[in-house]
Amino acid sequence: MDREQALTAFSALAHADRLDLIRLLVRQGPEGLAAGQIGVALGGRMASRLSFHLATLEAAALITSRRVARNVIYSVRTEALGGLLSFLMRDCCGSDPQIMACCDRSRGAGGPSAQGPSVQGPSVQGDAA
Amino acid sequence: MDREQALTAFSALAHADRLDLIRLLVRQGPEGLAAGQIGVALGGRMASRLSFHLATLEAAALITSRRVARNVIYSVRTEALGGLLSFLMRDCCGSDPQIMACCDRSRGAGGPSAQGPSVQGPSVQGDAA
DNA sequence: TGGATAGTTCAATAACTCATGAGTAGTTGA
DNA sequence: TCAACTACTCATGAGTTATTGAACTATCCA
Repeated sequence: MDREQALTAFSALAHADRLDLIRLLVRQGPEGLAAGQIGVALGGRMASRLSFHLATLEAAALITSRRVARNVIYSVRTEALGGLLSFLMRDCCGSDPQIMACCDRSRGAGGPSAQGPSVQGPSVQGDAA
Repeated sequence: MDREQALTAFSALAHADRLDLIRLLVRQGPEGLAAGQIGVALGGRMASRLSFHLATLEAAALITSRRVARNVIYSVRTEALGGLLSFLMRDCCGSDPQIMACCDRSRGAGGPSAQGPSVQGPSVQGDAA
């Protein structure tokens, strides 16, 4: 990940709705979640607004989409998130030992947090799913 | 680091000038660098503009400042950067094994990059430094 | 006290981001 | 083909952020 990509990614993450989207999609894994399901999971935010934020995240290459019948399924691009983390560690923080120590302390301590909107499963509604 | 702080931090990092500032200040370590020196290192960006971006980073708690004689010395807050990294890993990415694997691959591979503006040392000009 | 140096604050303007609601496009089944 | 469903695109307006240059504050030294 280069600087421009990282800037776009940081910009994409700098919004509460989009951060919620990423957290939700990370939990869903590679199966992803349909746009409509995402809307339900995030508490019925207006569809066009959701679409706007999803498009922003996709433009930043943090998520990807595929059409399945009537639904558009969004899923997180793990390599992009990993790339952003490594950019932050290496290019931005210079692998500074103190910074690494700070973030190492949190590795494994807690695991996935249960905050934020929750969704049962990636079951996609619709006729042809 | 909570969600609000992380959002502010992402927002602060989502600008080329500010990313350059962070990278520069990380390299300088705890000694930090005077505002004027930062301006020189970053290629003579207008002082008020630099001051604006430094204030934004300080408001996001990513850097800190102290006055030394005529100079204002800025330095990075390593615990804030570490906290942001761990937020991204744990709260945002849910410590997802795939994402962790992506960023682990880059640990130690390369070390501090030599990109970006370079500065010799943290020597502060002025009379009383 | 006054000049020089270091840096910030302010006002004006430009540029960008976001929320909203209407309209549009793709897919499916009757 | 038509209606229903799912989701996106577009235009608009409000709000926020960034840039610039001038003015201002703080500090130091003669």
